Amino acid sequence: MSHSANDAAGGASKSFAGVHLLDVPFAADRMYDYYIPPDLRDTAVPGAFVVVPFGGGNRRQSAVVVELHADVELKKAKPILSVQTDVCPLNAEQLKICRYMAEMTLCTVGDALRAVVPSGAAKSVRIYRVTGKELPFDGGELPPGALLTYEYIRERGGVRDDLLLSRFGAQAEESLGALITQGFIELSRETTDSSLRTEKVYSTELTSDELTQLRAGGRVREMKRRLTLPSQLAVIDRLVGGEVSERELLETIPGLTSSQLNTMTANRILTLDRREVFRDPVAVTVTEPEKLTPNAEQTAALRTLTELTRDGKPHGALLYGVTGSGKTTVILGMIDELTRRGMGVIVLLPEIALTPQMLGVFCSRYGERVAVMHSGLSAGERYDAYIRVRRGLADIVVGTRSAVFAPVKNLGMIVIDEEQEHTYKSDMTPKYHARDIARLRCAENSALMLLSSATPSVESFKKAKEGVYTLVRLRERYGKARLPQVTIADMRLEAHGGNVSPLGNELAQALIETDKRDEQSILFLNRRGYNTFVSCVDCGQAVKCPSCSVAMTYHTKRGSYDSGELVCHWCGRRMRLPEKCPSCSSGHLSRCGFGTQRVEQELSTLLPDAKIMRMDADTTSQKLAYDRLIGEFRESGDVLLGTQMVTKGHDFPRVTLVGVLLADMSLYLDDYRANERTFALLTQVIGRAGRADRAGRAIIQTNNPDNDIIRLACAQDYDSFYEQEILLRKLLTFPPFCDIVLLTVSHHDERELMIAVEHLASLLKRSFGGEFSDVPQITFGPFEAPVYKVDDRYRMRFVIKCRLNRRSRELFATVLRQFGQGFKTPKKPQLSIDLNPSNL
DNA sequence: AGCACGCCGACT
DNA sequence: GTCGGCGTGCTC
Repeated sequence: MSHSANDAAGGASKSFAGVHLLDVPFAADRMYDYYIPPDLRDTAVPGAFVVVPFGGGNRRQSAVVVELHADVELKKAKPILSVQTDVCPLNAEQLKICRYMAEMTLCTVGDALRAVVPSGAAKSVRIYRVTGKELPFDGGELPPGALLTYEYIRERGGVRDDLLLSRFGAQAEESLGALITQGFIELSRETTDSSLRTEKVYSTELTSDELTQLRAGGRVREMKRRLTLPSQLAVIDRLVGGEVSERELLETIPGLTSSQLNTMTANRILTLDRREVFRDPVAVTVTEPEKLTPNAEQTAALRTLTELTRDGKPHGALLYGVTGSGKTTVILGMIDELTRRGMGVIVLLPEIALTPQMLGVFCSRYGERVAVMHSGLSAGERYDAYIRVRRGLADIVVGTRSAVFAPVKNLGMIVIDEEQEHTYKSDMTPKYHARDIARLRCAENSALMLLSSATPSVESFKKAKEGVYTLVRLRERYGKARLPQVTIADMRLEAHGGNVSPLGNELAQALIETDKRDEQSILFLNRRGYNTFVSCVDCGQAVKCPSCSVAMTYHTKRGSYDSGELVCHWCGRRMRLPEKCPSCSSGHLSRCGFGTQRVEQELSTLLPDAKIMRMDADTTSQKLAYDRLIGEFRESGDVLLGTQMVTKGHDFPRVTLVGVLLADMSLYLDDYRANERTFALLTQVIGRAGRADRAGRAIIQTNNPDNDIIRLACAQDYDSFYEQEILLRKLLTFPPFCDIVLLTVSHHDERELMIAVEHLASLLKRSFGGEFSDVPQITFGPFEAPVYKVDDRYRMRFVIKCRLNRRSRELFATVLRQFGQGFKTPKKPQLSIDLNPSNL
């Protein structure tokens, strides 16, 4: 066995490939070694997509080559069948990201791959092929119609499942089933490249001299007749300067029809080609980019950050500055600097901040060099953006979480704006955190990871304080922008005064006055209100779990609203609804939570002539609706009532009042990050009021006016908040002092679920007590998920506090594999493991 | 996930 | 004696 270019080149002959299959369950996702036939040695390189025989039946499976080996212990290596040369192979970095992600998030390499490359680039499809076994003339024991289906497949060699279904309808199912079981047809999964959209482009070899001849009524080349139509002459005039698309020709030249172009092409005056066309989702008018005029502080920040990009080593930095201190100016300055040096940049924004205005900032400044990537794109648009980046046509990527995978050439920096946002953690498989991917990529490329926030996550700020990240502070607010005057309204007084409206007197009064002055108001309501907690009307405290310091959740029992109990979603502790407040012994405990409709109704009574607009998750499902709402509010709205999304991104010059309906709500989330979230949310929403010259006002309604978090947020004092919070985290052992692992088992049958939970519990016990007894951990559970039944599936969970490292991940990987093997019933329970979940 | 292998009961 | 149920375990 010695042959091919490899040998000739003198290097060791690598005739085996380690591959990962694209469609295997977690338990079977290992590296498998295959023999590379000599004729595939040039193409079966790491990153290439191949088709391999797998399993006893040698099913054709798609796989990606991850390594080459000179020798393999097993002599039984099967050969690679083919290399999918039409699929764009992964580059070394993408491959590394896939393997890293598979290890770090406990997913298969195939799952990781589907996150890293857009589905258009490598899509898995089912393909039916003939096996070679001869079909008897009489058709054998096959259902009617199966012969037709067979012939259809045989003629084409292989047919995709969707095609067969559309061609033969439901009947295909039966036919295929019989054909497969009798061995005439086989099913395989393969990856295909989505066809690129192309457009017609015309060019001409005629010179301007020849054009002059034509204009004069002459003939050139092998033309049979003269060109008489002015539009045809105009076409040649355009094409002398280079190729132009058909669409553009038809649009710009009056009187031109496609048949004219056809004739000219037939006469060999024009040549027709196809060129890939890139669909650009955001049609942004490129205007003159605003000139950056950084102030002294921003200039210093730019200098510090630029230093970090000059030593050829990876760095992390935290750009920390209050709202309005010009973080964007610094970010743009860094992009200018790095792109000038020929480097590429990725800017990640939370979904909510990815508005046309924000995109406009980038597109108007950098034009064609920007690629936008977010979940709202169609598969085609996503793929186009990907290809533009991959080919180096775009070197600035702006997008949400998944944009962190953009294959930017010569990567110099990844920016994560609003770094603390939980949307950077994916909650679907693969459950990765964009920050982790960014860290890996920056390490690989010696690039700068720039986190930016007015209210950094506790984890990141800790790292910055410890010197892991370079801390860059912006303290000044630019212009005359000042903090609004903040009032904390004590809702307990309202309650005692008999006011049951979610709008307190002070806020109601302010709303009326603001409306009179023809200024605008924003009301913020945290939608997480449906998590019913129990709080004391007198002291404002919510009932918390004694061992977790997290609000306990009120669970109703079998439909009866009153006979419920309190449950801690962290340690599983249950208790009866106390009769007296645990902290002040008052007897006035009440369950909290009111809906948005209720508030809207109250508002319309309060301000009958005002234009009240509601904005929540439903309204933003379509991007356009969101923009329309924003635009409409800016133009003619009076009150904007909404969730998170009203807190970000937009400057409304006429907004002078911001109201927070119940600041406590997010404070008593059953999540250890409740404080952090509340602080960030309040800080942001307060920053919305009066950013222009006008004096702003913010009214924070709460049952808990003495609460530290609320007070610190009103004072915009992050540093004090951090000092307080980090102590609490340490005391109670929460991140960043440990990692959290969430295991969720689900089943549509409640009884089966309990069996599965038992099984998982014993697996965990066996692992922690035996093979993995060296892994320190505390396991809580099993207990019901906060929303026990979702989509007709019941869910139970375990929460484990531990330290994530290679060893502990190995433990969870083992548990995941073994759990899957423990069940062979068709309706298996599902186990999902989320390492450091973004929320509970 | 598929798929073969293999060990038991029901049938010719 | 043989067919076929599905429990068990492997897949380069």
